Amino acid sequence: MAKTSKKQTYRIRGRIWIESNNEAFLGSGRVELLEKVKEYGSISKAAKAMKMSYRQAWELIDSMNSKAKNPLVIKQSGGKNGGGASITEAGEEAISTFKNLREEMFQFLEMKNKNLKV
Amino acid sequence: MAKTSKKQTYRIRGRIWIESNNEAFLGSGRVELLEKVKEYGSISKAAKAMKMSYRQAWELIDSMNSKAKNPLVIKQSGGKNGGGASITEAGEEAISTFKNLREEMFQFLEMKNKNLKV
DNA sequence: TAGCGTTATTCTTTTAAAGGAATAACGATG
DNA sequence: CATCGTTATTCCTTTAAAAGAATAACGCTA
Repeated sequence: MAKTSKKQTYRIRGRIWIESNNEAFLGSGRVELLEKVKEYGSISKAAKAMKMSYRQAWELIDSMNSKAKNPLVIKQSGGKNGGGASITEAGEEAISTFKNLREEMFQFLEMKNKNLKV
Repeated sequence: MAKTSKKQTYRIRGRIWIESNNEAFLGSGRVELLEKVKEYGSISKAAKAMKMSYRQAWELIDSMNSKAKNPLVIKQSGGKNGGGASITEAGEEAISTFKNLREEMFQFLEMKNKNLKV
């Protein structure tokens, strides 16, 4: 069999996140979770929508709340409909801050990809 | 005990890498490994210097070589001093391409960190 | 005060990644 | 042709992360 040449496609990729005291604070997954909590008003439903265990979702939110100056998510256990969760103003700001940042990174990567040598 | 307020330091962090056909090709660890191979002329010594198992180092180099247009590392098993490994011109270029890219990302992050809101 | 669906928490199991050990293969060299 | 230190490869163990199960706690509501 003859040696075949394969055309390879090279691409620069990147990931960005925000730390608080050198620990994970905000990343893509966490921000997506915040958006789902906003959409559903519930941690358990948000977790289900992301095919994530409730425990992990709870832990992520607990981590974010403890690291933010003000909580990003307000939770209520018990009460009407069993309770629920909602996003604070600080939570809204966290979402937009991170998404803007990520978008700028994508633009940076796109530019660098254009003149990537191998 | 009174409630104490903790001053938190927030920081944007990022990571960058190059893929070939959507698979890892070049990242910080791989490039550092290339540099060590260049320095020591040996995969096993490079691995030891990075406190990495020889197997992992070998696999990383095998992966890079198979994904690059031309091999980044030339290996010889057996022979003088048992053999060894060295960096090709393509390997040198891969190192500098990636390190330049990463440096530009750091500058990007530094700029974004300066006007980071929370 | 029983029922509901949520949040909150612990424990166990499962799965995946990393690490380590062992050994074969290699080729120049004396 | 035995020795050497490397590359090459397989197998097993260990470790860490993720997943899942189970249950308590909560507070409104009827």
